[in-house]
Amino acid sequence: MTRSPRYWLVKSEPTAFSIDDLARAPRQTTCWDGVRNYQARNFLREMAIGDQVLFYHSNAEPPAVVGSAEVVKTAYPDDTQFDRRSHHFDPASTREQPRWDMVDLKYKEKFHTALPLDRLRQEPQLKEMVLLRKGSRLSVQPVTGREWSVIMRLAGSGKR
DNA sequence: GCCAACGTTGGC
DNA sequence: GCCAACGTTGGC
Repeated sequence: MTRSPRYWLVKSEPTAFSIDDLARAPRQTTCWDGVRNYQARNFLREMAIGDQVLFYHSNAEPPAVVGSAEVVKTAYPDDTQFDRRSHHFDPASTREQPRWDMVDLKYKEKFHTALPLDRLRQEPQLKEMVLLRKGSRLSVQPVTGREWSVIMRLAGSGKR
């Protein structure tokens, strides 16, 4: 028995990895590495194959939800934590007891029109969104089914 | 277990 | 570049 998909949002700085990078990646798939926050990691661990993911550009002009992706592999150890040369190296992590996980995400779509933060803030139905909460910095966060539908409608997803 | 100091995130 | 908000570290 498979459960119905859940919804999530991940943040990325487009100068580091953008929605276009994902679209151009081999098999349009990437491992989502580098998450180094426990709450965000725990959400990664909750993800199941088929879950739907909003792709958000942070530190961008403007910051915006720009498209969507899908979970194609559930949590497994993030190998950058073992790599001394990586910015994401964690000396406290061991192969036996890895601290940090990643998932694989596959490109679904780039929105015809990106949805900037200030546009999202105008939607009464989105006012509880984790993304829009004051001081919210979580780079992996849950999205409700209702929030997902509102955003898909605003994005004109599936239409031309 | 408290909390000051420090580091990071990310909008502006 | 600024800085508010938040998370982590480490002395006590």
